[in-house]
Amino acid sequence: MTPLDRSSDRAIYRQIADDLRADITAGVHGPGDRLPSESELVARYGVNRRTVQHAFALLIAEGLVYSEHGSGRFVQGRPPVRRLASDRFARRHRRAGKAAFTVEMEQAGRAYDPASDVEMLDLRTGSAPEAIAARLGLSGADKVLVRARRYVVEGLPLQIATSYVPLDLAEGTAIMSADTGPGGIYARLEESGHRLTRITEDLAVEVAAEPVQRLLRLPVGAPVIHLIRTAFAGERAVEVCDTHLNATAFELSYELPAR
Amino acid sequence: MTPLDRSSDRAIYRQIADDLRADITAGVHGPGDRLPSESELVARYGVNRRTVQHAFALLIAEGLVYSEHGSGRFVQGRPPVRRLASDRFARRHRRAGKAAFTVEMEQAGRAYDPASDVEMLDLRTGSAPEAIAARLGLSGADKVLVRARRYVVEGLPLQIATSYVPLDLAEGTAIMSADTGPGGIYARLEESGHRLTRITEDLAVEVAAEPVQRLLRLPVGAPVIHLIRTAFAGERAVEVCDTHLNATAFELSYELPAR
DNA sequence: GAGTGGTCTAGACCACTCA
DNA sequence: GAGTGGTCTAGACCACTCC
Repeated sequence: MTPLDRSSDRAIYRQIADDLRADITAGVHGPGDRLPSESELVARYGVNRRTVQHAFALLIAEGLVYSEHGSGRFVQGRPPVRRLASDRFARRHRRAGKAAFTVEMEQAGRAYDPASDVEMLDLRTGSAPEAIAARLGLSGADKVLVRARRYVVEGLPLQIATSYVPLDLAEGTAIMSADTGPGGIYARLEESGHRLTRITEDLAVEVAAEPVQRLLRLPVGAPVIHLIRTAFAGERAVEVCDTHLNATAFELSYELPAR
Repeated sequence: MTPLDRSSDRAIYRQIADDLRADITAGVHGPGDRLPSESELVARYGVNRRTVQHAFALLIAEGLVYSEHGSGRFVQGRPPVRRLASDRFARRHRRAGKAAFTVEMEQAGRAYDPASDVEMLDLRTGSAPEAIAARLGLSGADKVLVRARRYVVEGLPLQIATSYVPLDLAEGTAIMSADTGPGGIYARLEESGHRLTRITEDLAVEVAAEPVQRLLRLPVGAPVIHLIRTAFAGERAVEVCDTHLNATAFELSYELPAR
């Protein structure tokens, strides 16, 4: 512990935050460890409780600490990184009966079972939001199948994914069912003769807003990756998937043309 | 304005934040607008000043508001989105004498001049950090050229990019100079016979830490995109670029193989 | 029940901005 | 100099957790 410098330009609460941050990054307090309580720090530094709270507020905003009412404050461990590789939509995976996310989790050595770890949030026919309809080359009035799911891996909600499939492509296939079968939506589309030729992903980082923040169990201000994937069969967009990912839980890899 | 519900489970400061947030999203207060002062809100809601501050702290953490000491609190306008397209490293751009970032900014219609908007932060020969050296297939002892630059577009710092080039590839070329010439590093590498075959990008989202937070002029807790690009000529990695982007200022597009 | 964090009030002094 | 936000203290009541 560094003694406070009351004559410093740096605010007391920042000095306390600096002290705690240093201890965290130095490993004095590891991920999941309980940090000193407010009253302990009040005694240690000889400051008001609100000043200690202010220091913690800073560390929480930085994503280093989280708070549990009645229990204490703890070092935020980064969720283990899930790598999304650029070949995750390779046909061989679909042929092997595996959906892209399943492939990723297996490669990462995660305990993941699509049957129990994917919750259906919404499954209906309806219209698509304008931005999605535009990507599908549809008007807002055209009907699509809407499938919203939440993926929870090892107790951690990782992503909310909403797929939109033009109704004429989904009807009469397992895409309409809760369980789309081996290889997922893309496998079913290819079985129906819509061979995928191209997949694009547009991604942006946002600060989580309700209800995504709640569904991913994120703290206020936490970033999410908003990823919109469009799958093409020839010139036709056959599916759009609108996904929100727990940003700090993923690493994404892509390959770019150099030619 | 919604009157406060003192008997509600929802904290007073949250109710005030909800009220302000609703006004912001409804456009009552547009980007850059000054929000009501603390004393005004104290009078309006009949609460303590600290409670108003608590409400603002929430909106600031959410990235909706920023504060200027002595002046007021203002609606945070999202920086205009810069789209990074998947073909930005196409050879035709280099042939046309344009670096990838230049291409992007032109396509976005931004006023951007590489001669004045790129600041050199570091230019030296030395060793690369371990993670970078590994990507280059080098040992930590091997010498590389290090080029760190900050890109400021229309007054907004957008990215900090540090390139690492094995010294044997950089020596004797303009890559060693502050100005790498038309088409940038990649154009010079190709002129030396190192025809680029493949470019990979690995990206992760992080909460900005010093000094990146300062260099990008970001508020506490703001997300950055940490992007590591590796350029290959045949099997050899000829450059690694380690970049931090202002996360909310960019939208990235990629194309994925479906086959 | 003891300890923890969550919220709210009252009041104070300060630093900064803008006219 | 008036108004703004930044910081700090003192004290209070409450809700939650864990034993």
